[in-house]
Amino acid sequence: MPRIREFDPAIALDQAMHLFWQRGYGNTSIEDLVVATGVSRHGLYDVFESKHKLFLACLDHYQKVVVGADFAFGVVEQAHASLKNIRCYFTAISSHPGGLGCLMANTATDVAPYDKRAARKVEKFRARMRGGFKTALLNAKKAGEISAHVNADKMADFLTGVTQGLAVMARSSADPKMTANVVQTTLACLR
Amino acid sequence: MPRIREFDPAIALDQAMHLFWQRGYGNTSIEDLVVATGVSRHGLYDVFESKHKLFLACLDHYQKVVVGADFAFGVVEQAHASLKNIRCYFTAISSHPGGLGCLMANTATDVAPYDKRAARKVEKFRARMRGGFKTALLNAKKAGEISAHVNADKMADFLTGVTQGLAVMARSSADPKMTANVVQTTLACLR
DNA sequence: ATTTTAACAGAACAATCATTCTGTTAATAT
DNA sequence: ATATTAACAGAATGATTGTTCTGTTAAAAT
Repeated sequence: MPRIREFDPAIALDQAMHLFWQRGYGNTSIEDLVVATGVSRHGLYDVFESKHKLFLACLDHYQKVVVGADFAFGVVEQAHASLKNIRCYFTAISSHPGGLGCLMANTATDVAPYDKRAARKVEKFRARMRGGFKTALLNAKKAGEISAHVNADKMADFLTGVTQGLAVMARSSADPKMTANVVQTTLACLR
Repeated sequence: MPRIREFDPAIALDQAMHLFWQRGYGNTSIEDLVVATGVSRHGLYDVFESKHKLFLACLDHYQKVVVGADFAFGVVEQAHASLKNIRCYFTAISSHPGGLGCLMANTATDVAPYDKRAARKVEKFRARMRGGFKTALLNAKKAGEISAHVNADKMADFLTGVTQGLAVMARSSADPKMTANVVQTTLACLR
């Protein structure tokens, strides 16, 4: 009986995510979201309840489609990933000059301090990265690609930290040469 | 003849800086600044012209009194600084659990993308760090504290990048053990 | 064809934002 | 003592915020 919905919530979520990624939570208004998604204010509230809940949903969506993508961190999370995959990942993230950085890193600095739920998602995101790196590092050790003396846990933490630094640099348009030097030096640590 | 000013602009600037550091530019209102500084709206506008100009002044002030402090990056910028100073710096910034992160790194992610003047200050800040690290690294090489094969430029870029990652971690309350691992692995790169 | 249901467009809402304006107060030069 | 100057406190302003409300429209079940 009811009138059928004219927009696809999944598409709207994806569009909202890109807007939050670009402008940040605080700098994105409902009006901006209405324009970007083509969905009425009421439609957004009907489906996502509030700006805040929509944002949290976007953080999850981001991790699913951006972080997990094969051209991003997904390459490190592939089964049997090893040193090659780690190198591939860092090469990929360092070749986006003038990019948007990482939505999770942006969230870490400007919403996590005031929002426990966002903070928890940031923390889980970091744990995910550490886990992915660790598995790949253990595989690399087994394959003899890196020294047996490398501590996979510590190195995974390190690589995760460097990634967040690179995200800050990408978002604030750091010199690509500097980014390249960070990546190169980081990868040299893995020998 | 005029009535004398009842507040010290230098003190108000310092208080405003701490507020921006804590809450970020967008989450800090004029009303918040009035309360924190004890200065009337009119007084703030009289001296600092606008919220935006006050913020830019705070970025400069931050670099002067926080970054340049002897217990912070100032230790790396001391004359004849070498490996010991670099280690001292990283040890210091990793021992502030639940901190505010770095105002310049926060600015890099949430205001630099929309504000050319802030972006330029972020870029100059990074150049400053790279310069400080480079000089200390060259001194360390001269003293034989690190290998002669270390490329001071690349290593300085790397250390600057890691510092920004640590800032993100500090602001979003990362596990102190993770922070310690990042620092430890970074310093191990200097052998 | 009629009723029912909910999504629609957009006006309305109260709160808050950065900024400006108004009238008052105090310190000095005369 | 009085006139002058500018800083004072806080109200006023217009714009924008997130959210809710109102009436209209369209799809499907009867």
